Amino acid sequence: MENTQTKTEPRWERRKESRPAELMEAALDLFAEKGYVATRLDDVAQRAGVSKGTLYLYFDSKEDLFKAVVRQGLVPAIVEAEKLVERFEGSAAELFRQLVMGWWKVIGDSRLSAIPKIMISEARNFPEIADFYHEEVIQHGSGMFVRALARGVATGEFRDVDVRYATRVLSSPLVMLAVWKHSLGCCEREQADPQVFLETYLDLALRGLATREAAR
Amino acid sequence: MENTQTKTEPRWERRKESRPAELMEAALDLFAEKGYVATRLDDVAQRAGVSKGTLYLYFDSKEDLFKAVVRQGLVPAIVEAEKLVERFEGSAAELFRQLVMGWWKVIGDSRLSAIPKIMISEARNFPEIADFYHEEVIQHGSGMFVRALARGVATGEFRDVDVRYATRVLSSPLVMLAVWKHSLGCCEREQADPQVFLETYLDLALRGLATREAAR
Amino acid sequence: MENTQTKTEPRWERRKESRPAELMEAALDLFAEKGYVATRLDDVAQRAGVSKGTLYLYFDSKEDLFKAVVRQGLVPAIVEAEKLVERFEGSAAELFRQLVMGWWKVIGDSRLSAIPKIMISEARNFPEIADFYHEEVIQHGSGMFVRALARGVATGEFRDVDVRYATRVLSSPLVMLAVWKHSLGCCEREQADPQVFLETYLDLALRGLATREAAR
Amino acid sequence: MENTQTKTEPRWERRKESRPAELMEAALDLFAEKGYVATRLDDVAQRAGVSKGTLYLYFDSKEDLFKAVVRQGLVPAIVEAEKLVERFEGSAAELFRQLVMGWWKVIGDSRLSAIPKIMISEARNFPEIADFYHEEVIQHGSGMFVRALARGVATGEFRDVDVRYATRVLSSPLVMLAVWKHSLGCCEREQADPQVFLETYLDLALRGLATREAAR
DNA sequence: CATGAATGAGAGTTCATTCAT
DNA sequence: GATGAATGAACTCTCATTCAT
Repeated sequence: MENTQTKTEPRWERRKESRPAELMEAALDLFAEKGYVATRLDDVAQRAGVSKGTLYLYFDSKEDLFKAVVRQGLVPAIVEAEKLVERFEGSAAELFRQLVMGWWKVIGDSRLSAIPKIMISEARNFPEIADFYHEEVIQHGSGMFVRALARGVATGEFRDVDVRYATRVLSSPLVMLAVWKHSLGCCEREQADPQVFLETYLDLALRGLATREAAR
Repeated sequence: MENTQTKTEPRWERRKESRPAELMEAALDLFAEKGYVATRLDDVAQRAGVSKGTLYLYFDSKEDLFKAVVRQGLVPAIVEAEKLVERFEGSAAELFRQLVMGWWKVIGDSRLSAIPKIMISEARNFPEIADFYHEEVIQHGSGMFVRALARGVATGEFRDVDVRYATRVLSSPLVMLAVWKHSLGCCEREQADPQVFLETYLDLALRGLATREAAR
Repeated sequence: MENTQTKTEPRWERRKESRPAELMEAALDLFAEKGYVATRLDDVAQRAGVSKGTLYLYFDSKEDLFKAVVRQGLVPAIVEAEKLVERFEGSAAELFRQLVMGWWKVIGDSRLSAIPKIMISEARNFPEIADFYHEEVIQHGSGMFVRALARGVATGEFRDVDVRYATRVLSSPLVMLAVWKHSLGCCEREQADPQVFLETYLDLALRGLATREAAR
Repeated sequence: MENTQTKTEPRWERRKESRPAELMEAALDLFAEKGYVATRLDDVAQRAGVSKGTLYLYFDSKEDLFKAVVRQGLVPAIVEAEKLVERFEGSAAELFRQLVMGWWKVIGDSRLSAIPKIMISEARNFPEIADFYHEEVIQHGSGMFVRALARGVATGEFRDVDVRYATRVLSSPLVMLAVWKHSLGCCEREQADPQVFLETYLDLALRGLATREAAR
């Protein structure tokens, strides 16, 4: 009703009518906190400020909602990231650092960080979504990592490691940093400081990767 | 149909001693695969080869079963590990390697590897168990890590890193290796080889930690 | 089968207002007949013409339903009765007779008569409700009896009996008349005529209470 | 095993082997307290000091146990009472008083008082037992009452009341006294004194019955 | 005889989904 | 479009009953 003449507004701006996005946000929070099965659609609807029936106007089923949350959560961020990597001109170490810090800013430090936790918890129950996630998120994400490492190896900055396995190893602390926040991190007395974690990580990773000559 | 002529097919057996362990194993598998809420006690019982009612002879409730699985899963392994660390005499790097490989053999490569995945998925729903897990498993586990790193720093093998944060960073790939196996790892075309993963990890970690002098 | 050509047979109706009362009536009947534990919520729902789930829209649990049935059953009648007693002006014998006959009309002869039977059967299992019933129903009910008798003693119509114990004795036949109807009375060949019972009761009670002078 | 040579012991004396009686006593207590459905055979067996399986050596089913409890509870007492009434020689008032006080001593003041409460609660669920109870207990019991009243009417001690209805009315306080003890009586602050109750009852009943001449 | 581990039907409760309003 | 009352399948948990020991 309101804003009927402003259909030219950018899509990413949340208008009053954009129920789906609000529902997906609510669902993201609850899926992350309780897991898929324990999340009640009643609660999702309530958190989004609508009735349960309304939810079904936008999503066919609970599973459909879940898929939408995962699907639309990280893919845009990944796409953006890939563009940046593509264009980057600088040392491999600098690219690595940028990737890590960019990831933290856009995903790790936002509510999107819940998605990896959700996927890890629910992958076995939703193989189809897991496949999708694997192809659209993990492969693209680790692809960037792989290319960054390969560039370093090519330039002689990094040792000649197996970049696929190095990617698996080196992406783990990042994923864990995000996942932890939404699970066991809650019950820690002294919460870790992400900045210190990331600096420690970069220090260890870059030293671990560096050729002797490259070591400062 | 089969064995119709033999009366040696009792409807059930009396196995008071072994039942709890059998039930806990079945539950461990299912909790890891489906998560706590999506696991049906019917299925746990069936997998253990008993009826649903039998489960309640040994566990008060589903939650009680869950607690037992977590509680009795890793604690014994942790205790053993701490003894070994205590007695170890050798270089910090060697201790580190032993810790990692020992962890892999006893936990990572066994069904116990499911427990970290379960805890990460369910921590928010079971704060009490999360607390227990944090104190009995995580603190002890990272404690060993911390001491191994501190020893290396003290001897000059390792750089003077913040051992607490280094532990967080360096334990992540190990946890991820275990967790991955029970979630998204299932849908990967080419499964990672754990041995290669661990070697890559050790290589990166030890180089990342090493002082310049210690670098070979 | 029937009405196949009319679309006017909705699977359910929307009757938020009247549901609770309908459910409580159904529950009253079944609790009285079978007792609390043996009453299945399926049956309550079916008797009220709704599904089992609907019941939970209005009552939190079986116990909650039970409490509601007892709570809202007699209290309004008691309140009404107390007003009448308050205003009554006439002989004590007449008040007594009015109380008895009023009780019969409003409670004894209606479905509310089931509540005393339910309470007698379930008091031990629901101490909380028993306390409530005792305070809200029994104390008020016997309070009226006590005042009626005390008035008679004061005016010299009745002998100087211990009004508390006389109340216990004299209320028993009334309670039994109600209780009987819902239990053993069902299997009697010749059911007692309540009117004759009540006349006999009033005759015996009033003669038992009367002073010699008051005796006609 | 022990006492094998003393098979001439009177049957009513509880020997170590007389499991059934012990089980029935335990069941009587629990049925009275919780009702039939809420009583678990586990608890009955435990209270009798045997295992659950043992119970099934003596009773075919829960219902069978229930029947046995009711059947063998009051019938012997009734039979005894009828003999006494038969032989009694004295005034009707005195017979009435003896009946009431005898009933109190043998039934009202013993654990047998639980049976009326049980029957009132469960009559509708066990019509067969209710029939039995009606014929064997109620008819015989009220028969004695009727005869006592009729004798008083015949001798002119009592007014010419309808003895059947008078029996219904006058037996109610006695039944209620027993039933109350096992239900709502539990939550009364000031428990009634049975002796005072019975004296009040006898006073009211005998005055209510008395002819003017007979009144002292 | 006695035991108690094992069974499985059945009850209370939850919640994704539907649909009259 | 939006609502929320109503549904019913599915799950946890109980307990009378059975039967190997």
